[in-house]
Amino acid sequence: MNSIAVFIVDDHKLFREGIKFALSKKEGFEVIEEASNGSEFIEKIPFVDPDVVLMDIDMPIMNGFEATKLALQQKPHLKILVLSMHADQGHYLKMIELGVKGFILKDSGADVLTNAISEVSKGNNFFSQELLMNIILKKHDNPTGAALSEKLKISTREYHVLELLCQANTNQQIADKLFISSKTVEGHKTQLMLKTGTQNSVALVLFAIKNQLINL
Amino acid sequence: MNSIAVFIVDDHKLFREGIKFALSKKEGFEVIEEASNGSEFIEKIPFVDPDVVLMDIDMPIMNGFEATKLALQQKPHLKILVLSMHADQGHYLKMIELGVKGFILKDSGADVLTNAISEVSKGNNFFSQELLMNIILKKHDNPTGAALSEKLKISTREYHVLELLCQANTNQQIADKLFISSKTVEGHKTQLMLKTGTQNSVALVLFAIKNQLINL
DNA sequence: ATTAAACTAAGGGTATTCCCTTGTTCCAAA
DNA sequence: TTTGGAACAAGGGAATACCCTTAGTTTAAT
Repeated sequence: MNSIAVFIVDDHKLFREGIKFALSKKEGFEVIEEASNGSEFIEKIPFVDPDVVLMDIDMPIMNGFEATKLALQQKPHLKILVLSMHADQGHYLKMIELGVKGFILKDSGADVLTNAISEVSKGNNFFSQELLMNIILKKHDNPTGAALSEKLKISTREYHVLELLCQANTNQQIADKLFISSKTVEGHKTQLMLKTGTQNSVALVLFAIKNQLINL
Repeated sequence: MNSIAVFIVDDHKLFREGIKFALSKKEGFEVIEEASNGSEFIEKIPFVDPDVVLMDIDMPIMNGFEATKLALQQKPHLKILVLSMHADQGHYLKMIELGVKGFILKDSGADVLTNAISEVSKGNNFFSQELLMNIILKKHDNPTGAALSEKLKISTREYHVLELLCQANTNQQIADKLFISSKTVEGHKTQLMLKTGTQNSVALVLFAIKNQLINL
């Protein structure tokens, strides 16, 4: 069986050396090319055919996100494994949407690294569960979100109004469904807009969706 | 070493039997109690001390979400492993936030099941990577969405209007940003509402979000 | 029993949205 | 080349939403 051809993209030479060393200790991996930033990677990628690309995110000149986007336009089937740090959580979602095959933490051990490369080269995904959890939960423990969910006390009636609003009902339609005056509905909406700091129905609905106050 | 004590909560007797059978084939698992819905589970849980609870979501009388919430109020350290189907993706996030220790697909094999139970009993999480990915990408395979994107031809200008609307801009604000009259913005919105079959801005925004026409 | 908060409702003024109609421009099919 | 169909633009008028104030009732907590 052939070795897995790896292309390393990272701006830290020492890190690249470390990976090469780790891979050389195991059978079946071969680093066929390196680049120290996204731009260099884009220049080189047309001329090589790696099985897996190890891609750093935070790099000078061109970052991993841009490089990934450009590379996948040229070679949509490129298997890109992102090397991430806890710090760049903000980029994960975008990278997943671009179509990277996985990401692992930079402080992972050699076993995780080789395992991830193997899986990705086989066509599987390899996403650190820890990271996926962070992405999901982070959406909610964000300073605004957490603070809001405690401070933001929405009354039962307000919630029902909000719910119906999020089903695109007009004030009058909401009033009819709750058997109250449309003026009362307006009152509740005004309260909701005050509490959420929004100015109109659309903003209120968007707030409700983003903060998962209602179920779409 | 003691067996892992399992409490099964599922409304389908056959499914419970299947799990019991699968666990009996392996060493180290013992089903100590069962319940056929959330309410029954809540009644029984004060009197038993399972290592892991296998919890279905969709059940009569009281669903898995409510049951989990109530149970964790009483016993916050309860290790709950959710048995989920592809269908109930909407509940995953809420369940994670409640503090369940993992979830696996109901059509998983016996190996996955026992592995998950073992991990959870040890205090680890066990979340199906596939499911986490689905949550993140929200790729609930909406047949409407796919079909619509072909029929629904939204012009460049309309798209920009829609985009700004989905950022809660008023017609006038959109007009200012696109250097056109607010009347023109209204015109584009009217077209959009025609094309999407919606009646007002809120409905239009909801349509755009549900059909992923825009990025939130 | 008193207070505070939520729920209800109304009036009235202003702003915005919605709907219908009228144009112009541009592009592609006949 | 004309012609039909979109995309684009904008006007007037009606409907709706928004904002402010006031105020009675209900409910929960002190």
